[in-house]
Amino acid sequence: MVIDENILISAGAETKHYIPSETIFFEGHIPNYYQIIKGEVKLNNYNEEGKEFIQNILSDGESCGESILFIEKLYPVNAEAITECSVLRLHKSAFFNLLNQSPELYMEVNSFLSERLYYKFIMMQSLSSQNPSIRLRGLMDYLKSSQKDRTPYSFLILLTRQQMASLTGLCVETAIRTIKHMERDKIVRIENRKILY
DNA sequence: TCATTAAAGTTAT
DNA sequence: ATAACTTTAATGA
Repeated sequence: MVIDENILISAGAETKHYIPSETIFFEGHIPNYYQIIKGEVKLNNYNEEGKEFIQNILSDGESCGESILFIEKLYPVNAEAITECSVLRLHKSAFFNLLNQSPELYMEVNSFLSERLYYKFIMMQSLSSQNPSIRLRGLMDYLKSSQKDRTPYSFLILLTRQQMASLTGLCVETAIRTIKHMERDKIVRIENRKILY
């Protein structure tokens, strides 16, 4: 968890509920601090043709939309609920009041920002490759890096193929074909549609 | 080779 | 039942 929920609430945060596919904030809007109590949220963009690119998927205890609070810019992404969600929202000014009172909280937020930045660096490397297998492996390597067990097939990918495609800028069909190919190459194992890496 | 389109099978709600 | 996801195949850039 980035910041203790009770601290956020006493600082004036409101709890908001969202249903799947409901938007939490839009690209171009003024940022606030959001922290997910429960549920999954994706940060995304839609290109000119309407194809979705998912920037990130966040869940319980993680913050969304904090990335640009420290500069005077508008959101470069949308935040959309994937599952049913409870989210705490704290206005930017209240958020900074809170941080000014506590160096510990400042560090928590910095640490979370670093983690997000790390994800971006890792993903950027693999996404710069034309090869879909390298892109998907970059994603899976990052996901698995949060787990201790490094043995093959020990990590269950909890993303749909659709989501994996949207996170790597591929079309679903290519993602599916590539994952099938990775199965033949013993890079992943597939058990009743679940991907083990 | 990958994206796109279409069509059909499968799973979840 | 209906929508969302998965899969295969054909076609074109």
